[in-house]
Amino acid sequence: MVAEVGVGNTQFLNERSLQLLKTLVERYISDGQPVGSRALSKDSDLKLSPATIRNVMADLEDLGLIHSPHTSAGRVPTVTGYRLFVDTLLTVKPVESKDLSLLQQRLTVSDDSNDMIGAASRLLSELTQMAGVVTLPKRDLVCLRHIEFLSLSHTRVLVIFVTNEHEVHNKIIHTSKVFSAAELQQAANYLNTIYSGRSLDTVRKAVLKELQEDQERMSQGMLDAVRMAQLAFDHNNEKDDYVLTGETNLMGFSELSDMDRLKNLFEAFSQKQGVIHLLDQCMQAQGVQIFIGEESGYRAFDHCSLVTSSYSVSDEVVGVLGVIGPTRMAYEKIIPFVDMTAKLLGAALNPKSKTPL
Amino acid sequence: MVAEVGVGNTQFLNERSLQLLKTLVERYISDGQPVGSRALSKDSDLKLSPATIRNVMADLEDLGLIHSPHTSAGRVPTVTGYRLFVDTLLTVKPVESKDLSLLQQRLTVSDDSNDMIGAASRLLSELTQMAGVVTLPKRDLVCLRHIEFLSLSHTRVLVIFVTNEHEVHNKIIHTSKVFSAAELQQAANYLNTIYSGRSLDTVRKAVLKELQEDQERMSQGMLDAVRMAQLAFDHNNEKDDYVLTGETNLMGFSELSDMDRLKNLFEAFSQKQGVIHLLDQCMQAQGVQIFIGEESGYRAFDHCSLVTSSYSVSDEVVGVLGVIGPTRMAYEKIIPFVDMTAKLLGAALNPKSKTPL
DNA sequence: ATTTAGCACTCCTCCAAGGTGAGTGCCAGC
DNA sequence: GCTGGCACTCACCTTGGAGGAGTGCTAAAT
Repeated sequence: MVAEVGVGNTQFLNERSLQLLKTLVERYISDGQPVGSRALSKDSDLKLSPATIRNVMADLEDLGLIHSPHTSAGRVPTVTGYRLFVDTLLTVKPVESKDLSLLQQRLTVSDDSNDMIGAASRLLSELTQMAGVVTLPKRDLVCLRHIEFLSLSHTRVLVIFVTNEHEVHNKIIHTSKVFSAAELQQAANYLNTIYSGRSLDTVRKAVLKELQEDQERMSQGMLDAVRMAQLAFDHNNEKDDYVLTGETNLMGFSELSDMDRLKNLFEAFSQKQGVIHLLDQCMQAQGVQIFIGEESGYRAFDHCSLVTSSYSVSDEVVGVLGVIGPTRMAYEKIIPFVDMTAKLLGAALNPKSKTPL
Repeated sequence: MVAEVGVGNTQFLNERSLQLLKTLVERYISDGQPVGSRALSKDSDLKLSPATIRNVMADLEDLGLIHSPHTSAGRVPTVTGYRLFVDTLLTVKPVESKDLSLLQQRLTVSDDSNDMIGAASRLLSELTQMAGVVTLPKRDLVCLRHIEFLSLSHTRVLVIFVTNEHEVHNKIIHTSKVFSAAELQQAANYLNTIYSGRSLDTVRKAVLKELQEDQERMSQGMLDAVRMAQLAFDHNNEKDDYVLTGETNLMGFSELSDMDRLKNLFEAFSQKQGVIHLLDQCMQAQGVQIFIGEESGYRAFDHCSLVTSSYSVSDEVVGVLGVIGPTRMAYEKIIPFVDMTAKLLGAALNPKSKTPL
């Protein structure tokens, strides 16, 4: 008997029903208890008796927006109900000024990008009392500043490269022949001259192309350099990662007090790939993205919501940050807060604000 | 009425009582249920009636070795009981051959020390079904192989140094004046010549001494080099860290099913300093070290036991690894397993088995 | 046609009572 | 010093009823 209802179905509902749904969701978010007709009648500005409210609630239940845990409990929003609320009913509250100043302050204490990522994650979790997550900037989209080779032992070579002014990466590669320090230096010089300032993705593609096409016209030194670059920027080198903090905050929420659920969730956190995939999806969409409960498609997140925003450096989206908490969260504050954090992190990471290399 | 009892009090107990304590602890570890006199009478080889056993149990309880949760439950070992069991009654079982081969195999798949540390932690948690922890090798005790400087922007200089053949560290320092690439190269050469092969601790001390005493006889270049070395090896640079895996395994144990306890424990894990301090203590003692329940002194670990062993590279203790689980764990298997893992990790990390730089 | 009051009903939650069983402590006899 | 017997304790489970919140339905009021 429950009608299947998409999200854009406000036309089926009159102003009053929507108003009541809004009040119900707000009330449930603040109390955590199923909301009954009597309570809703008092809470809403509409002067309606509980009986009338009950009729409306029955309609909302038929549409699959709310649901009652058992006969004599009040109503609780469903995922669809939350979705409608978040998409069309929500009145966002501006970020509190004390939060804002904390963000600005603590995102600018270090000039190391890893420190900034960590700080952002901690800010997200501390100020929301939920879990905060920030992906490391995507290497693909980031610019190569400088590359250097260091011989470790015969064919083992340490590659160091700096991207975007702040980030330092290193990797050990195994070369096919033994190189002298001078040869390595020469290779690095060559690569720096032609690839510096270009995105890693571009570099990777260019390297592939050179190896396929232009081998004849290249000197042995250039060829060696390009081969080493290929090893250094090898795709599977790139293990996406994120910084998650405040997971323990999630243990306080009653909706996650079930040990099995909690275990699944924490396992998902430590396995990472699922979460990474989810966050990658959020990177596509500019701005704030929200997954409520099962919407994420990952069973471990069934009772959680995820509010994310992508962050950009030099107008290029490079990563995602967000907050993980129970579906019952204060969206009206969390959404602008996540949005703001993303903007400020992007600004803090922006190399343009620093002197160039 | 409970006598205060230290650990070396086996003289107060006859052979039979000890035998019964041993059987009781073993039984409790395998079942998780308080052990009654009837069960113990059947389990032990001694042909004694439950009534006799009850008398002995009363003695053991007076000595504070066992305790009954309530009048009509069986007995459960106390921390002191476990301690006596572990110290003098335990018959360790050799590491299972399938575990051994897994250890050997998976500790040698990579030559990157971070990979090895990670692998060790995962092995510890997977094969024990508890949480595994491995500290990163102490930098102090590790040998400097190679140092390199790279200019980032005016006074920001990237320091890269390789220790122990495998580990690569990097840090950004701010110098007091602007250096050219050639000057940096020269400084690196100088430092490599005099400090390569010496432990970071020695280097740090030598640097301090030079700056205090020998400034006159040094050239400007040497002085610059030493000053940069001081910044690079600055003590607070060194944040001890560990790799913890399989925390979620702990969520399965009934003794940790209390949400508050679990939250405290996980918070201790993410705050790290407490755990680091505890692990540091274990580094003093050569070989396997065990903390049972409250013995650790950290409230978060009250219902856990920690079995650790230090691991060494070139006969020098550089780190600690271990397993965290409920006090009720299979010590007879865990202890030799942790011991073995430490030995194999040390062997895998040993630079002597590889070609020198 | 919509809103409201009234009423019977459902079902969760809390509490107390009583039965069951595991295990104990103690005592008397071997 | 060991053992069997016995009364006792206490956690655990089930049952059953009281209380309360909230519902759905119906009929009357607006």
